[in-house]
Amino acid sequence: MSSERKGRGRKKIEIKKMSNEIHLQVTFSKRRNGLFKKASELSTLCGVDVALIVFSPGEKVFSFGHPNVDAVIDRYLSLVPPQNNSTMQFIEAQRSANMRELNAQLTQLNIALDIEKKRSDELNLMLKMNHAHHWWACPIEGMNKAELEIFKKALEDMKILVALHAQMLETQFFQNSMLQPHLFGFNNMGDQGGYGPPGFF
Amino acid sequence: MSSERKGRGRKKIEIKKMSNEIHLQVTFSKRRNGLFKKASELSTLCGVDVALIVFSPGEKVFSFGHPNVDAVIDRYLSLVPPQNNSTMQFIEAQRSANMRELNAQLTQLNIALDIEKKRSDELNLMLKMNHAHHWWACPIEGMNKAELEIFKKALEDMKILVALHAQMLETQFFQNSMLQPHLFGFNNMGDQGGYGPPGFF
DNA sequence: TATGCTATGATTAGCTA
DNA sequence: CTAGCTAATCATAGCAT
Repeated sequence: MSSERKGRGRKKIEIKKMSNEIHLQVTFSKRRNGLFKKASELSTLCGVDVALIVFSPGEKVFSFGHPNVDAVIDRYLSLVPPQNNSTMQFIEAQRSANMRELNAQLTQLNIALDIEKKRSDELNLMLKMNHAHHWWACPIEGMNKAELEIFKKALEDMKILVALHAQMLETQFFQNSMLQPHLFGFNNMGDQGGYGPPGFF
Repeated sequence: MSSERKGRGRKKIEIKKMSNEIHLQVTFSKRRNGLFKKASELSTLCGVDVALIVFSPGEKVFSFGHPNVDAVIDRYLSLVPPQNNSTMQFIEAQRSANMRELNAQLTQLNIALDIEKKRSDELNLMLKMNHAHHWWACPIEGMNKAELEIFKKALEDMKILVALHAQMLETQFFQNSMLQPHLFGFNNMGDQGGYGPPGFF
C-alpha cells in the first residue's frame, strides 16, 4: 500500500522549447488538440471568424477555420493592405482610400496565378489537347469520353471565368464613373468583331 | 456568516452561440486571450510555426503568428493550393470547383467597388477632364499643374493595372494563342462593339 | 504515435468594481 | 471595454498501455 502511484499529477512546466523529443511530440499532440478545441469553442460561442494553422514538428499541417481557413485568410489579407496601386486610385490618391481592399484581392489573384503556374504537372492533360494554339477549338476527335467530359467542363468554367473577369474589368474601369466603356474596348470579351489591339489578349 | 459574498464559481456552459451580448463580449475577451496564450505556448514549447487569426464580434482583427502570420499563411497557401486558384482551373474541374473562391473574390471586388461608387464626389475632378470621351487623350491643356500631376499618375496606374489584367487574362485563358470569342458565346457583358484607340499603351 | 489514467495546474463563468 | 475574485470546470504532465 505504499501507494506510490500518487504524486503523479500534473506538474508545472517552463514555457520554453522542450528538449526531450519524445516528450515534445506527446505534448504537441495534446496541446494541439486542446488548442483546436479552444479555437472551435471560441468561434461557436461567440459566432466569430477564426483561422488557426499549425505546423507540426514533422512539417505536417493542421488547420481549422470558421467559416473556413481561406475565407478568414482573405479577410485578414484584405485588412492588412499591401502597398499597391490600381484603377482610379489617382482620384483618391490625395487621401488614401479603401481601394486597398480591391488591390489586395487583385494581388491575391496574381499570387494564385503564380501558384497555379507552378503546378505544371497538372497541365499534362492540357498539353495533350493543346498541341495547336487553340486547344479549345478542335482536338475533340482525339479525345475519349472522359477527356471530352473534362474538356466540356473546361469550356464551361473558362466561359464563366472569362465572363467574370471581363465584368470585373468593366466594372472597375467604367461602371462607377462617367467613363465610357467603349473607350477602352476590353469590356466585351465576346463581341463579334471590332476587337481592338491585336494580341491584347 | 454564510459568507455568500462570493460567486458560486464557474459553471458549466453549453458550447452554443451565446445569447447574451454582454456575456458574449466578456467571454470573447477572456477566451481570446486564453487562446492566444495557448497558441503562443504551443509554438514556444514545441518550436513549431503557428498562425492564429480571430475576428472579434466588433469586426476587429486579432492575430498571432510564429514566426509571423504572413509567413505561416504563405507556407499554408503553398502547401494547400487546392483553394485559391484561377488559371487553368478548368483542368482541375474534375476534382472540385474552386469557382466559388473566385466568385467570392469577385463579389468582394464588386462590394469594394460599390463602396467606391458612393464616394463619387471625388470624381468631380475626373469629370473636369472628362468632358470628352477620350478623357485620357486630350484635355491636358485645360489642366493646371496639380491636375496634370494627377492625370499623369492616373495614366501610370491605369496602364499598370490594365497591363496586369491583360496579362492575367492572357496567361489564364489563351497562352499566347488567339481568341475566337464567338466560341464562348457570352455576349451578356454589355458590349459596346467599338474598341478604343489601338495601341492604347 | 496515439490513448487512458489521475492528481494537479490552469482556465474561466459569474460577479463585482 | 478592462480588471480582479473565487470556486468549479477543464486541460494536461508524467506514466503506463
